[in-house]
Amino acid sequence: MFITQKDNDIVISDVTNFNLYKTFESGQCFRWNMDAGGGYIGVFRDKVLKLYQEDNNIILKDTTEVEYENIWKHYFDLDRDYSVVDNSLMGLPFIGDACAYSKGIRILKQDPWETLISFIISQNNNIPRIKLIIERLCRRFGHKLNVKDITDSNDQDYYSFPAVGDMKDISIEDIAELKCGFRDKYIVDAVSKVSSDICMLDYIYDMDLEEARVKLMEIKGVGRKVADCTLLYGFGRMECFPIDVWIKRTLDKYFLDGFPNIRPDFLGIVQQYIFYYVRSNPNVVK
DNA sequence: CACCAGGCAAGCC
DNA sequence: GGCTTGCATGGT
Repeated sequence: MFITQKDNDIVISDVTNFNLYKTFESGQCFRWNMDAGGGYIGVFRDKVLKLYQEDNNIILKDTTEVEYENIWKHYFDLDRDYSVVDNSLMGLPFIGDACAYSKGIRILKQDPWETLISFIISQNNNIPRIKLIIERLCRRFGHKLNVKDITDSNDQDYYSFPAVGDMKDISIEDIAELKCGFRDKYIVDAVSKVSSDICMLDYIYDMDLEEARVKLMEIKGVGRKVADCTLLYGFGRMECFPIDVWIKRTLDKYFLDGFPNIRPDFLGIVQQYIFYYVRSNPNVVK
């Protein structure tokens, strides 16, 4: 893998284990959308990025090498060698199949606050509506972002995910406008708890896993599953293995005699491989 | 084909 | 058991 600047773009060449489609459609993120050309446009912090893939090359439009080094390399987890993970999984019953199918997914290093709110919204919900609610949240409470010359999206506005401070004065009525249903009070509680202790999320980095879970689960609407998703996708805690209905069906059908011993820091990736595999092939767990 | 009705969805309280 | 909303499904 090597990086070059070509005109205004950054090209990641000969990258292995990186499939844009699988990464963005594996259910870990909600703010990346495919454009007409098969590329993706999305927002991370205050950056709007358009990128696309040609075989083993990923092209990041209108990006500098400094931005790549400071932001995107980390966001796409490009310092990790996923082939080491894959090699350790191939040959395992079921997990090997999931790995072969899902190979190319990378765990995104997302913003902790955005991840927390997003997965509160995700509970008992479906992906198109989750994305809709988050988009409304960003348009209502985020701020409009500068977009430099993103082709065929000139009439489209992009908004940041609102920071805690952007939401600190919201009422339940404000959130109800997002039409997120019974989850409105959960969002209000998350804003209340995090804004009253603005370092709350920072402390979590230094906690052991169970302590971090308990801390997040103090927030209404955050149970074990939402906490684990927040820790995995938002805090990079790769040892988390969120168990949703799909993973549970898999465990109940294929792992009644127990789950194999897997390196703890590979568990988050294994979960993502299995999730994408069974969501894409529901018959496997029926 | 529309269109409609009722089921159901990345959990949690 | 109940919860908001709207997608996806299957029936007409």
